[in-house]
Amino acid sequence: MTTNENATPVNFIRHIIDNDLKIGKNQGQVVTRFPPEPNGYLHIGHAKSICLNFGIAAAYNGTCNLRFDDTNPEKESDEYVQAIMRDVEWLGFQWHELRHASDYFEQLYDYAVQLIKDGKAYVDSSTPEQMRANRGSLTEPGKASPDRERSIADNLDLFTRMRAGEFADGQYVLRAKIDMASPNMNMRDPTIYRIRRVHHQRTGDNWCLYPMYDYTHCISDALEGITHSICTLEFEDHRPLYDWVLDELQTPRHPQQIEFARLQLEYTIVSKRKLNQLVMEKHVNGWDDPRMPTIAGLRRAGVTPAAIRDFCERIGLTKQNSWIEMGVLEYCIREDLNENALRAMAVLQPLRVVIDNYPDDQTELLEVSNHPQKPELGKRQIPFAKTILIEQDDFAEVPPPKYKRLVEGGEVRLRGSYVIRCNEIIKDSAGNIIELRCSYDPDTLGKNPEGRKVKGVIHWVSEAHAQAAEVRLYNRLFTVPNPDNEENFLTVVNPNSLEILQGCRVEPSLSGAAIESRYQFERTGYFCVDKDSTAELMVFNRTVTLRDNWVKD
RNA sequence: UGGGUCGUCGCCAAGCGGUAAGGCACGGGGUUUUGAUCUCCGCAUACCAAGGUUCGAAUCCUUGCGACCCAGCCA
Repeated sequence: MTTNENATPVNFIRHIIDNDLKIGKNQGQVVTRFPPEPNGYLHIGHAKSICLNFGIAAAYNGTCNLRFDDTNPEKESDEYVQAIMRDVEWLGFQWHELRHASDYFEQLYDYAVQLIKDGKAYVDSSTPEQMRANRGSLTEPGKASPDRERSIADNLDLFTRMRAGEFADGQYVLRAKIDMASPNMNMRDPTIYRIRRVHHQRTGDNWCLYPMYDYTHCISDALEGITHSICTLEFEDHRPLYDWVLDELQTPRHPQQIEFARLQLEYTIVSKRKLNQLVMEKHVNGWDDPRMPTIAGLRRAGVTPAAIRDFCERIGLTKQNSWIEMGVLEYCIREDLNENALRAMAVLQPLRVVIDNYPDDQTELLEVSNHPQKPELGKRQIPFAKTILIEQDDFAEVPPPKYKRLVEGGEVRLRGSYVIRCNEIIKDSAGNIIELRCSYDPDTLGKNPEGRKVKGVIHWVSEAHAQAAEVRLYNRLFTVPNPDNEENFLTVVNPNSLEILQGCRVEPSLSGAAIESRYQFERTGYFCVDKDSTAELMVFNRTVTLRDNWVKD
């Protein structure tokens, strides 16, 4: 059944929520949250979660919080907090409330005390090695720590002193007392507090013990009144713990954790460690390098928020591990840009063309449309003169089969301008083609020549009027679909992932275009003005090529 | 060999007992002053496999097979 009521497609989470609403669960409320850890930049995989959580909230008239899971100060920083907020907003979402798990440290501590008083948690002096040894294995039950039966009074005393800073880092931990024989490893008395004298980006040095994720996340959700706590598949095994904590604590709310399969995109990696390595070892130029799968990288490449949102919708939402082909993302980018990017002409690898029968000092301003299908986007004027530049690829001394561009003795249409004929090829002493001598047909401006058909159309710029530019062509960062499968992912970094073209010339209307503005360079692709641009030298990043159905033999 | 989860077209993905949606990719036709866009057509007798229940099964049952996740004082 299809309905047009909701813009977002059906999926299993919406089925769950629809049913919850039907049976009156959560008083009809839908409250979600996007809970990143501020220990790195957001990437395309996060975008899926962001679109999901904010999208669900919007679709059900609910709300979505942005909550930083900042329980491990060793890896987290305010720089990441700022970057994450910037990226979420750029993607087009507004959070209902901005929260931090650290906002709840005091309550979390109180809840821990309650757990101890209920005999559901104990202070353990086991070392990490002992704990590992006593945890058992996937097929063998674990063994109880000698501290497991410590008295409640002693646990309370020790925990209080842990907070007071009486013990060294790692000397004690607080553990939930659940079941050392559970087939679910997460239930074998998981650590819920550890002593760590690390400065926290928000709470400073107020704390020397920090709560663990499993303990913190569920309580944070409950405190915020989250109704549907959506996370990725690897947390499925943690759900019993999530529920255990909230059940034992009798929290006023008990959110439902729902897991979905995280995004896996061919030819990309999203491991924070590996992404960081690419940046640190200079395989890319920073976190916002257009080859990076980060939101910042996609943005700098010229990808639009709308394209990313569309992508996240198209790929679906299930519990199946799957790999999305790059083509899907590229399709979404092209679809949005085709609709919204203004057209322009840019010659990436120039070849001079002199039009012998065109007046020496004449310049004509030709009016061309900014978008072939959308006249409302207006027109602009482009100077045409005796000497122009065309793409080297658009001329062939020995044309391949079905070639429909310029050849010696042949004609071609200059986009938005006249039809020209190539009369002579000029070469340098090394035999390189350096110039074409052509003639134009004055009677072909805005109309087809009579008695003959010109099948090719090529783009051009006036040499004297063109704006100088550097164009950066980006290709996929890896040479294999799944770099994570490699023993060393660095061995499959694409050595040709970036091609820098110097000496490009773009039409003068592009001079001074704003950073991040996007254009379709006709016949070559979509490009975005890079922040490295200067008044003299503009810099463009290629977002994606145009589709090319021309099958060269 | 413990527990959790998942198997529908090359890649995603609907489907929830009534006889296989849709998208991407791919192939072909048309339009076009972008080899773009747009448009039309084609693209799973078949749903991991094998049994079974049923008038009827991708959907229910059984047994296999395959894949992914879990033994951090990470999230």
